[in-house]
Amino acid sequence: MDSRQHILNKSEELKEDFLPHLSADPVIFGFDRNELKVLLLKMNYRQQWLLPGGYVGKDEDLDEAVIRILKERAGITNIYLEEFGVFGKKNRSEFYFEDFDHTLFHKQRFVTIGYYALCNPSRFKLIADAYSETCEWICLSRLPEIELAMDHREIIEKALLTLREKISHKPIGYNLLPEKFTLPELQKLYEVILGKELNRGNFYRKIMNLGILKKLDEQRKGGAHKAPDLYSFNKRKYTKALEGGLNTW
Amino acid sequence: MDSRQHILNKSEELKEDFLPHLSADPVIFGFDRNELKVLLLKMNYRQQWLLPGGYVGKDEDLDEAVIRILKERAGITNIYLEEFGVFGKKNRSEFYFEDFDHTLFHKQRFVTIGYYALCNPSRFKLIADAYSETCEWICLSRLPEIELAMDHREIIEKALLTLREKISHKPIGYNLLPEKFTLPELQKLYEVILGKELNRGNFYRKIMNLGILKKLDEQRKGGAHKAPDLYSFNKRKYTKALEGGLNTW
DNA sequence: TCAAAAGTGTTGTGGGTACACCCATGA
DNA sequence: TCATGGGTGTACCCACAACACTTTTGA
Repeated sequence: MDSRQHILNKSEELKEDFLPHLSADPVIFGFDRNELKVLLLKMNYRQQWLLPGGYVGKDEDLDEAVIRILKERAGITNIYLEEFGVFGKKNRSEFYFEDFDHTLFHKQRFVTIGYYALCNPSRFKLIADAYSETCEWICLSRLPEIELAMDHREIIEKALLTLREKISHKPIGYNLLPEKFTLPELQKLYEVILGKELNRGNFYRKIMNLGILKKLDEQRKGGAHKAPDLYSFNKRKYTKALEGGLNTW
Repeated sequence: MDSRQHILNKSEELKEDFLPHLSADPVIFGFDRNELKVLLLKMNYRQQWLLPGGYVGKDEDLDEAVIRILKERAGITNIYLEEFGVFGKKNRSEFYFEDFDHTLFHKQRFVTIGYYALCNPSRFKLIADAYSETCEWICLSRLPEIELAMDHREIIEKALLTLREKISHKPIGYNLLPEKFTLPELQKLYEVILGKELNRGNFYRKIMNLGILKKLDEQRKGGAHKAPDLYSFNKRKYTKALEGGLNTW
């Protein structure tokens, strides 16, 4: 079955079960090998990249919908999502399905709700859904060369801005890093999100003063040079720090 | 024509022109006589208070819709609105129109987009629409005693939180105060939004250092005691300060 | 003459930045 | 032995909080 036919078949089914005109688009950030990445799908139809978005069930809370969508379209589960913006221009998606007629569910006008989340890519084996040829972590640095559908580039940019705002006021890293990590890794994460370098000594002191790290009795062996110490987050204190203050990095 | 009949008559018309399942609710804050107020309507039907919300036209940007809604329902124009949250629980409005049948437009499930704005109440003569008995500025302090429809209390609370966040990082007052105002008035505004008292001397210095005020060659005559100096905002510098930094009040 | 408004001084604190030094250690 | 990582010291700056004092002036 070709991709066009698959979309057509789905259309009637979607009309049954989902609210018209309303969609949700999750922007999932991952951090791996010192790079910040976004989770994107490549649709069979049109061969463009897009966010793993979807529709809202007629009998489903909006927040539930995003969680379900992410599971169906990418195999990602158990992740904390936060709404960051609404995209409601009347023509934001009008050209995408232009070679279908207007009875197609997908072709309606959609107002979409943007959600963002952070996660550690290695936690998941990505599974693309039937619409998509592939589902991948794309480096932010590669985004400019990629063809993105509709206004999804704009959505990602706004999500990134929100992430920067957030990191300036609350600690980040719990969801983005593996269970055990080194201080240089954590610092790199902050640098990548903020887009600037930080002073090592000051970073060390600040993160230590937050008291959210637990030093482990192990080192990361194998690299050249001295083996760096491994840390993990102290969940309780981390959560407390989230409620509290604002920093300026 | 009674209020019930008016709603029934409107219903078919609404189905023609507006997107189903999607609404917008503006939370408009005003500041007057040292109190922070919210703009609310009292619906004829049910005699409960609610936000001056409305629906999104099939051929209208979401942002345009809120502006139109506010004009139609309260007579408020020329105001800067910002999205602050989405309310999408499946049962958030299910009981409100319970004595109508399910074909009523208003009775569908709605996901609503919250917008907030600041304005100076004296700028407008409020005009309630045909649904509403009255349209008024309600003091925040009076909210607890008032019966609010659906989840509108929750929406207002989230808007207020957003306003507090905002004032902590950017100057506020341009839209909330009259053209000319005194320093004590401005300070009171900050205190009311933040819910705590500020030191006068420090406030004076901080606001002066921001350089966003223009001292006028007049005083506010008439009160008891010394006549306070009048100020107005320096629009250019105010705008610049909005782009820039974060404070902590 | 009193109370509010305006303006200024002072002092301590805490955080952030910048830089510089120490030691440890794996290949 | 050298590059990296871990850890600490210090000096400067700035913003802010707290408090206090002065002067002006309208009713």
